[in-house]
Amino acid sequence: MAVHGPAMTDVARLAGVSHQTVSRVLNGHPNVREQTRLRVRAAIAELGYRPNGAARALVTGRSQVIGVVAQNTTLYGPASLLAALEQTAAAEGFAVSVGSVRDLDHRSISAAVERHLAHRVAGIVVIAPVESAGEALERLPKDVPLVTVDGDPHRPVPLVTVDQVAGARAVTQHLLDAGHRTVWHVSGPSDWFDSAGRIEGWRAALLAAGVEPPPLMHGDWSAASGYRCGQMLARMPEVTAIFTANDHLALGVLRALHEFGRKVPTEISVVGFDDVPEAAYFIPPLTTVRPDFDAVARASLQMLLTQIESGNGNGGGALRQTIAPTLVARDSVAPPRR
Amino acid sequence: MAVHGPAMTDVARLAGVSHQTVSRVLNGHPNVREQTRLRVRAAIAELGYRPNGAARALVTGRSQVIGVVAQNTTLYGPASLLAALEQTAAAEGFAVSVGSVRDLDHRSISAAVERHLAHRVAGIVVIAPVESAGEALERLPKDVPLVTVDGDPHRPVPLVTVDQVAGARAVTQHLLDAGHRTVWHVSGPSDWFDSAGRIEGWRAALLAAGVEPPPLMHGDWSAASGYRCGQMLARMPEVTAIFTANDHLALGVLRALHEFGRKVPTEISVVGFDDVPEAAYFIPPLTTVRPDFDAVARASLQMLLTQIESGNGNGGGALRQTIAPTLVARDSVAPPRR
DNA sequence: GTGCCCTATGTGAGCGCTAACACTACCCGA
DNA sequence: TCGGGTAGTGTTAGCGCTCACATAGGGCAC
Repeated sequence: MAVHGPAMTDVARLAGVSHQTVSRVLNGHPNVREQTRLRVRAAIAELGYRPNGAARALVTGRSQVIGVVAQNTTLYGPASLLAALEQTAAAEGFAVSVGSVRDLDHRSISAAVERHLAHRVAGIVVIAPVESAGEALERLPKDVPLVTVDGDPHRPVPLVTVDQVAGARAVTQHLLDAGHRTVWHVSGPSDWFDSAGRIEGWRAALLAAGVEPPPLMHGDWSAASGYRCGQMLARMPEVTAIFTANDHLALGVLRALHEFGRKVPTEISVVGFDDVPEAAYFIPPLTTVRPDFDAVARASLQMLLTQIESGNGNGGGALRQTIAPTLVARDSVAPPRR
Repeated sequence: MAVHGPAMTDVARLAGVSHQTVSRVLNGHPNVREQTRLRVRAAIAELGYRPNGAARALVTGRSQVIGVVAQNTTLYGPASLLAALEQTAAAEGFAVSVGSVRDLDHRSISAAVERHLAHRVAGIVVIAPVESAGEALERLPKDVPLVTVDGDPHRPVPLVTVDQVAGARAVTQHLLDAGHRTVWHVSGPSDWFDSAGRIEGWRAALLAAGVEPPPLMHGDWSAASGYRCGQMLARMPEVTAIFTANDHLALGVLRALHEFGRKVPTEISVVGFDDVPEAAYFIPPLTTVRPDFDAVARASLQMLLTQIESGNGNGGGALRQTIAPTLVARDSVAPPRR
């Protein structure tokens, strides 16, 4: 790189000190005279010296890189999380290496993790929203700093997760409070924990209100599947409130309802989950639930850094943190018509 | 990592060869007896050995990592590109390290590039859609393998870009072909090349048809800004066709038109750009232009690998590749009412 | 048989850095 | 005066790998 930029010894020579002193300056070691420190800094600036991360990683055994394993970073949720993670990591001086996988089965996950391990990453964040991921994670060496996001709450692996249940319960309750007798739910793929949590919260809110949950409709996060479910719901006159597991499903539902001439929110109320930036511009503006991706990123990274600094790895850890999402009320909810 | 996994010498000892032979097997060097190769492979498997990327990077001067600099990986375009890049790179045995920046001014870009350089990345992809990025890139050392995506066509830096002009021209022509006298345009932020290209294509198509382009409306990619522009356009009876610079702007425009009771497509036709997955479920389904992100990723990576292998860096290069997008016709376009 | 090349393998050095320890002043209290 | 701390700095030894070269054993032409 840069042909072969200056090394620490070059800086040392220019500053008239030993390379070790340069190292000390670079690493903020206390016992360096102020004058020496300045001389070294000047030499660094003059030569345009950049420390060689590879050499450092070699000797310390870990690089200033955090590996992230995710499935589909094109989806809004994972993309936001990844971006937040990257920002947070950068603030701590860490780079982020992405290892996306096509499937979240344990082979793919293991392979991605191994790739990161080969680069001697300092720690790994796995965005592991599905059942099949869990197995791979438990098998991982216990001395690797590891955090899972939106993973299995029942696995003994450090976990940060959005409180899907609370979010779903809140939004369902919001519909009940508006006067609806019951709320229908279009869920995400059944193997995602996000889906499971949202189903659980929805069901809990209904049961708490003494309402038997209506049949569940299964979607796959896409607007297309929301549209298909919406076509069925639109034909059922008794449906007055629909909670979809994400905003894109809601978009599909809205369109189906529109096609069938069912007015939202006067005839039917619809709510989503995620608060994608466009949700405020759906027709009508969508009431939804906003997960705090920054908070998730901060919590994950902090949990990871703790492990890295302690040097204990994930310790089969019981670490767990839950981030509460917030309800964003817009115009897609109204009381049912009498 | 993994406490300190086995090193090459451990493998060598177990296989009864020298570490160098292990290295040869790992790097696919030809002059190794088949039998030896198998023995080494067996030892690698038995020990669960993983080559240490840091050590390799130290001695070769570059790691098997490609650095990507991008601004907002939450937006659909950059996120898709990043994902595609990661997939493509993984297939070539490269990891991808993301360095997102808050602003695309030359300070931020330089800083992000420097961070990547410190890790001795093999090459850098800069998703540099704005004017201010160009300067930083030209100043970069010429021996760093570098590719820019959607950058400045007039800078002497290797570039892969979606053919914004062709896409915009096609979609504008599509509206003219449907019988519209003219086409209004809601653009993206004025400092993005993507915006500039789309404006240019729109204008070119109109001029070719002998039509004086109507005043330009400036948006910022968001549905919110599309909505604001849409509110103005909705009040203008002479408007029958609108081309928005991306699908989210289109969403905002659609909602504004809806609020003003202007029917799409019967009264006004609307087209977007990007083909986000939900575009097919807008009301009505949106006619748009689909850039081929996979093709862009493949082209960029290939261009980068060529530089890496030649060892010549970007050579101030005149390399240039343009990827044609495709028009996706849906229901948001109809002939104007007589 | 001699010389040569070609294949398969080993040896040694060193990439740029940090960790551990060694060393030199110098200041302090006894 | 001397022992013993405590800054501030230098010295040395690798981290795990690849590169360049050295070496050993055939095969083949003459």
